[in-house]
Amino acid sequence: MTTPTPRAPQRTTWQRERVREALADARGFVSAQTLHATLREDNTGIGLATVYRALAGLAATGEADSLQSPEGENLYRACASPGHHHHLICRSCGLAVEIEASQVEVWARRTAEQHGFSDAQHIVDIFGLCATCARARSRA
Amino acid sequence: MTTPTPRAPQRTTWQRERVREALADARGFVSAQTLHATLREDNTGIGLATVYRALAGLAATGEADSLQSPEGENLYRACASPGHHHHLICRSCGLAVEIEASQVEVWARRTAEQHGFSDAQHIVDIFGLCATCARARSRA
DNA sequence: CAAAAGTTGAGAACGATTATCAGTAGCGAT
DNA sequence: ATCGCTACTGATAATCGTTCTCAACTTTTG
Repeated sequence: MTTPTPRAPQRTTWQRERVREALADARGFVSAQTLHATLREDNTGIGLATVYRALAGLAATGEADSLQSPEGENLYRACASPGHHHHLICRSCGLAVEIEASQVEVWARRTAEQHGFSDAQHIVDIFGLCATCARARSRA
Repeated sequence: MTTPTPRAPQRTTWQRERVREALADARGFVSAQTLHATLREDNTGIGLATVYRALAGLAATGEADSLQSPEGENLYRACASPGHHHHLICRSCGLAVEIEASQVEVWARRTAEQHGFSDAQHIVDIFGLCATCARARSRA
């Protein structure tokens, strides 16, 4: 139960730009593995480790959001709104909707205080099936 | 991005009882690895795989709650209240407080519906420093 | 242009979890 | 009490995501 400290990149490389682009092109949250596969299809010789490093860097600078899927994978997404927000994620296709949750923010802060907890941060995400995937699945 | 289906145990074994006890003795959330190490200290020859299976079983029957630590480990805890609830966890010592959040339940369900998502489940946990750990840390 | 240092990529290493499979032990029936 | 059917166990191998290693390679600076 320790919290690691990430590092931000210092030089500009085409690899990192490609990762940034690919992440922006993705509809929702994607895993490093998936992103790597996508980049490979465009016959770039980009390495898996580099994708991991690039994503960690983007997350460190706040250019991307990251979260853990229920299966334990780390998922990333280029985020539109810079502020604090949460996500509604399709567990089938990864589509993500950014959601505001001011009432949840208040609730989280208040709950932590009431129990004597300080330095509180919360993990609030909703996983479900988006309309498109639900339709596709019922057809199967 | 697939969702596995767990199974519930059918027979009573001393191994599962030991896991249940050890889990109950733990103050807060613990990992399978930690629990296994603890059980080994009491010179039981219990296997790691069995601990994993027992914890999965307890979680399947609702006797234990599980969540992912920010580091990606699966943590378990013997829960007092049987119903659906969330936790306020100390990121230093693992102490967990069970919290009710009916308003969050409603919010999650409503938000999912509004965006056309079905079969929604939410992940809501608050991590912070408990009073004891905060005090200990400020002294350092 | 050349040296200095951050980056890259292939593959090894790692840690948590799951699968394999022969041997063991619940538990209902006898 | 014992028998048999199977679920369960445990040592180990296998998986899977992620990080590390390190030589080769750029980018930046002088």
